[in-house]
Amino acid sequence: MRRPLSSFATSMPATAKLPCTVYRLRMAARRATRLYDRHLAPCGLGIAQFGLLQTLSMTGGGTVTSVAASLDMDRTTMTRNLTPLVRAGFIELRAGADKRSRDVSLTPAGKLKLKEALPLWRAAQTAVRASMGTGDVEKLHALLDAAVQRLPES
Amino acid sequence: MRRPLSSFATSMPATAKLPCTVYRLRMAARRATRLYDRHLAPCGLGIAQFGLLQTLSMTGGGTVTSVAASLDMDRTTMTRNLTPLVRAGFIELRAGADKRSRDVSLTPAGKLKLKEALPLWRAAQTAVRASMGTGDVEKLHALLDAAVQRLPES
DNA sequence: CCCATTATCGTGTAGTTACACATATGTATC
DNA sequence: GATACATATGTGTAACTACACGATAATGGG
Repeated sequence: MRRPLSSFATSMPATAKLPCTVYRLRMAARRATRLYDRHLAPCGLGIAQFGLLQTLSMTGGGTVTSVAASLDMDRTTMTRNLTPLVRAGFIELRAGADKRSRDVSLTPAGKLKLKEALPLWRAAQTAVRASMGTGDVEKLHALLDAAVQRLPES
Repeated sequence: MRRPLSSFATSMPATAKLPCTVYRLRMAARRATRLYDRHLAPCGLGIAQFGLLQTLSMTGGGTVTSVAASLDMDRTTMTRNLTPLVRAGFIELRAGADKRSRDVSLTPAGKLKLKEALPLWRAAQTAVRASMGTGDVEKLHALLDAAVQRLPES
């Protein structure tokens, strides 16, 4: 870059001024999402889709509401996120014992796609550790876990 | 909550198992966004909109690309985020000296709305500090700043 | 058993995010 | 000055996010 896009971008980053937590969380999430998405691009999944498949693989699935709760996500967001994965044949929705609920589970195609995506995800993980250092990554994880556990829902 | 939504949600949180940075960043960003959004609801702004108005207020504005860069956001995302704020009359787009570019700036109505939103935003800030503790909040900020600075763009 | 309450879910609406592509303007080379 | 390259922007598409609302099924008190 020969010429900076704007003077303050190099001389006075806005991040240094604002004490806003959500501002930083959202910016870092955008940056990390792009990084992981680009690593995952060859398998056709986004990081949100990969994370959902991985969650289902580890937990064995559950109802729409319970899976949403485990990801601290609105129930209706989960419904929308399931759509493209169901359409692609990676996730199956079956009526639960309770007729109100629907059980979410991985299909064989979904397990296969997850296996295909895992090396790409690991490469992204490695890139994160290489750029930030293992110690800082672990400190960051601990603080983010604390944030999710302690921040009130409203 | 009389009965947990799922057994693992209380006995074995998924967050404890996965070493995935983006998973935690996105989950914490969702949680914090809901918190700030609900605090800001009375003024009709979302936290992303508030953050954009605040950025423009501090920097005085700039071109679409330069503002997007300062928020580490895709340029086309900035275009989309401007739309509802321009429609509401809080932000103005004028042709720049360079006929290709468009200058983004706050309108008087935008400055007024920002002044109205500030106390609501401060209340959210206070809630974050009260639940996490000032020390952890500052450590988290430092690590998030480091992440944005050090994580490669791809 | 019936009715009120609670729980589970989907859809309408709207904003946030980014990639692929196209368009228009500015710059530099010949 | 014309042509090639670089820069600034918008739009189509698609996914992610969540609130308000409404439908359907289970539960509990009378």
